[in-house]
Amino acid sequence: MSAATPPATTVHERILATAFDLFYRQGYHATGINQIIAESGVAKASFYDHFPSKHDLFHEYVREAARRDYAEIRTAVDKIEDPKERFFTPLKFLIPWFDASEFRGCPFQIVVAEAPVDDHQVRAEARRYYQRIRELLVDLSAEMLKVKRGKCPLNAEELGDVYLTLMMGAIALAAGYRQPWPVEVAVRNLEVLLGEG
Amino acid sequence: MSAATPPATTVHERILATAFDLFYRQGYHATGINQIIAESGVAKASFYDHFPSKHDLFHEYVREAARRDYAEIRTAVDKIEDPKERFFTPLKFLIPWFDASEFRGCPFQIVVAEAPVDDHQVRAEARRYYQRIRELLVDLSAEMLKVKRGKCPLNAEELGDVYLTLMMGAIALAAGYRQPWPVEVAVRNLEVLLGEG
DNA sequence: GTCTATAGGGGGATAGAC
DNA sequence: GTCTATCCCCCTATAGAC
Repeated sequence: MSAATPPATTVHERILATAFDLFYRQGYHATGINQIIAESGVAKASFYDHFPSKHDLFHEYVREAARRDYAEIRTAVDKIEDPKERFFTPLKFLIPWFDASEFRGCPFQIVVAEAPVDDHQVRAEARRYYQRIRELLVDLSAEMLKVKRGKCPLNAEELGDVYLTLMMGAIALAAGYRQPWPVEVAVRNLEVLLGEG
Repeated sequence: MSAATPPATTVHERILATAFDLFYRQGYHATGINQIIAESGVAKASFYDHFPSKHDLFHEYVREAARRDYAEIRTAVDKIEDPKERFFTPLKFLIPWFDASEFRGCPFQIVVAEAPVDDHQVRAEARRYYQRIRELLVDLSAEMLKVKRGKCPLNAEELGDVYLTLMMGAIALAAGYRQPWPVEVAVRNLEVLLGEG
């Protein structure tokens, strides 16, 4: 009977959801464990029952952020069929995201900026994150190059790398300027590379 | 006589130099005022004699970082005469910088990542920083387009914007991967845009 | 599971003696 | 200018009562 009426969200999930929001918006150091506890509506003892320390929660946040971010982009791409539209979806995706997050920027740029140099676990997770995005962009590039073959001097890997670099630059600049125009710059660059200039 | 033998560095300068190093390497929150005081070799009272608060010191760091960073790139560019070499100097400049800083990344990406959303002063300084770099890159782009006129579908402003986006993306990725290859990706992209692909 | 209390440490900042 | 002592607050984390 103990699990007869499971709550909509478990304690673990509620804490993680709150941490997800606060760590992203305020950063690791500026977010206290007390705030997480208060906003997730759990007791302090319950928190330490589920997470050995703040740092462990942070690592779980990092993994969750990587998973969720990738899934959102992937889902947005999978909804589209036209190769050209698919190709530009990850960049177009950034605009509403900026609006919703007040131009906070890429979670992993923030994590890398805050993480001490010796936190190899977090840095490894950041690399994995970038690597997954890169693979997606390389796949989309391969699709795109099939359609307009011969018109681009780059192969799929090279175009994917360029795409990743432009995308991360656009996010960093948009966060700095609090303006979305760097995304248009990236789009324009890719269009020129694809012979649509 | 009081200024007959001025010390090599004033108290103010020593504090700022230490803060410059620590705020960049460790970030704002992870750097305590006690560490700055200890490493700069001044007394706590002297510190608060020169800076009203940690936050004021941080703002001075931000201004100094913007000034110094720009000056270094500018100096490197001014040493070169050949337009093509000049054009790529800001990117080439990144490689030794990564080696010297253990891939710490762009100071203003770090500042923006850590600054609370309501610190308008810091955000404004970040925008000014990016803007100055952008102007330099637009100038270099104009020079470059004069040399190889007609071969690039972008004008100087557009090429400068692309350059800035690629540069910031390369820095963000290099910091994440702790590898310099994103710089080569940016170089390759620019070469293709300039018709050298 | 909840709540409160508190330990133990570090942070920023101030005051006083020299 | 230096040094040390100290205040006050918030942090992470633990313990105990319910």
